[in-house]
Amino acid sequence: MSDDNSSNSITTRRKTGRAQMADVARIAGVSTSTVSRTLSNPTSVSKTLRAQVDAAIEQLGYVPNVMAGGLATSRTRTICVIVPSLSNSFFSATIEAMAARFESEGYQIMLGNSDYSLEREEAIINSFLSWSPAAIVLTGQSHSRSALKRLLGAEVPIVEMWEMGDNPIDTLVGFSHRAVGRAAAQHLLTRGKTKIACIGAALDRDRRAAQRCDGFAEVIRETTSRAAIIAGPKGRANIEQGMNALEALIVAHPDVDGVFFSNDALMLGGLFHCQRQGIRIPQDLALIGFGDLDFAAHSLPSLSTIRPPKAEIGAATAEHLLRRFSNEDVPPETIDLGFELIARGSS
Amino acid sequence: MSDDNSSNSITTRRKTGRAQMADVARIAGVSTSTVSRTLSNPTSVSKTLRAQVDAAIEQLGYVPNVMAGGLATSRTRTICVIVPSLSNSFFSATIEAMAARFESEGYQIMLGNSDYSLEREEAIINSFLSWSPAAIVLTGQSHSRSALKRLLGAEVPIVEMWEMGDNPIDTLVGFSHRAVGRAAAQHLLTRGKTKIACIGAALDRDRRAAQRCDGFAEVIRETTSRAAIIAGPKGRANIEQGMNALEALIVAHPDVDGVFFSNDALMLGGLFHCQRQGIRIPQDLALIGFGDLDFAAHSLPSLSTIRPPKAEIGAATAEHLLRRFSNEDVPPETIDLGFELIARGSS
DNA sequence: TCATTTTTTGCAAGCGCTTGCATGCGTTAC
DNA sequence: GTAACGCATGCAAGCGCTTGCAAAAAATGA
Repeated sequence: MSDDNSSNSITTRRKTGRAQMADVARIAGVSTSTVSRTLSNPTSVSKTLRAQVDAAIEQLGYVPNVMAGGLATSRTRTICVIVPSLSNSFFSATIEAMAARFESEGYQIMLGNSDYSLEREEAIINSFLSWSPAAIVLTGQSHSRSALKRLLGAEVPIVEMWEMGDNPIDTLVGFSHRAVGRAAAQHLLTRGKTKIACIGAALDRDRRAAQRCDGFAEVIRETTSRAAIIAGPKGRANIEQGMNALEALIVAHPDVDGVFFSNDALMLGGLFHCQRQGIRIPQDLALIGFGDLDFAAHSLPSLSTIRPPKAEIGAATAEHLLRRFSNEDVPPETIDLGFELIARGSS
Repeated sequence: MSDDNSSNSITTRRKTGRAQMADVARIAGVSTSTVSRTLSNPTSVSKTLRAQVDAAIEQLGYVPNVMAGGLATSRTRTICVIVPSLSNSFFSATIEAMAARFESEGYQIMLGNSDYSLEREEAIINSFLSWSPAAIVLTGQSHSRSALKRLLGAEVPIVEMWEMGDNPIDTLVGFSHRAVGRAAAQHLLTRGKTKIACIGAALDRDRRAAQRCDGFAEVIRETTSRAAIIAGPKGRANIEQGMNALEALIVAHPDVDGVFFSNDALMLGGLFHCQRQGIRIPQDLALIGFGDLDFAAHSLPSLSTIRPPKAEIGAATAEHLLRRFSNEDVPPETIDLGFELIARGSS
């Protein structure tokens, strides 16, 4: 009855009360290596033993200790994701889609919030690396020098998402924000609007919003050979900013007849401002935004916007990484998911 | 020159290219135990050595391997958080506040998304436990039987947030949704509205929304001794649902003169419906919601609502846990953060 | 000055898994 | 019948850190 299985006796160091692999092994009457193999590569174990092991696992409610496994293999089923903001529904939709796909495959998401700062991003990357993640997912293509160095040194798949530019670190999943801005400008021009402007927010911090405004300005330059009117208030892209920015814009340029907002929240602020001032949409002023947030389809008038592939980015990222995990020689990819201009009542 | 320090020679098992504690120790001319102590409890190491160690760490850019540390101690600086939805801005605000506080103290957040399902929650809890988290943060007070058992078995601080009821597992941070519903009903009554109704969504899945509606119904019962009109469409609490639900409500009860929406998004849908139908707010119909989402303050008319302590919940949770981590005998707490009724133009 | 107490430090044994290598056994080929 | 080969299994050596214990060093007291 008494065996000398030390892992079974109470030692001072034994910390977790949970069942461990050795317990499973004992009950199944096999060695821990067999249990380990049953878990990681079932076909390498004979049917008989596999059944015994599965039964023992079931009986004990055994859950492997991630730390021990991670230490032994230097890799875990953790995906580290860094976004610039969580309260921005763009990224939460992406994360939600990504998490849904990953969780069903047994991967966990570890989340970091860079708050639109490259230094914060670097710090987060550093601490993430010590988790031996299966992959690292970043938002955007700009990173600090030393973050880049660390990233390149770590032999981990890396996905940059929500952008579409040159020289990705590894894999890139997103769309061109410049093209979004161009499309918005062209749309307003097609609608016969000629004095059009662009309103963005925090353009110094939100590189992608800035790219959208750049694209917009490009078209203006090409078609009118004049500089575009770009308003870029400092604060966050929210409704209040949109109201104030539009008000200021109209004061400065009373003849403006079309506005591209770099974000739907700003546009909603613009809509509220127009409602208050009795500005008719789209006759007096056409509006188009970016994001296709929930309200855009239902407001009065409904709001034209450009829909980014929020969830699709998450899904494609997960899909790519899963393929990569299961097959060594999947190469890095650059996936342009495009966007969709949705013309509605406001333009 | 040649030493037999095996951790320095290339072994077949050596997996990570990163500097490890032994490297730091060698450069600082101390043992790994000293390095470990400098990291976890600096005052227990003499000033001289501490300086040497710090210099070596700096020089190598050493970042400890979380797996190894976690395996040795059975605890990590990971906070596992489970929310029912990420795209719901309530929870993202909470998480953002929590993450901000935790990250500055070197804790990471691991995120799970239960999608309002107790089974999903249970599965996530199971896999989280194998990470030896420093704490587990759950949304709400209802959990599956076996999840509860696991939770109680794990000797880990647990916070349930966003609710305020009896028998918390450990610590509870939130507010009473029933009281929210009561406040909303009373507010509408005070405004002279007598035929008031409540619109919620997915009440079968979203227990907290159901509690708000219950509170509302309670007041109706107490004051009119009639049953309350509660509309509870199946789908998610979004704008479209709000539009449709209000439309249906008015068809069924043409004399309704006040509505409490269990969520501001629903209310915005209601507002859009009224705008389309020319229903005057608040004269014909008073509106009040829950959430104080961004648009409520700025729409036309501005929307009355009840502001939940979104960010405060995250901050208080982090604060409580940090106190607990640094001091063994901090007892579980029940923190009621209350809410604020914000009367605006719509009521 | 020497004995005693109090700090600092290092040694080495884990933490719970994975995996290269060796072993044992059933097959197939000769 | 024996040799050669596969395949399934077990053994045991790590993975990189923490920490109890003991030794060494420093501080204190007599």
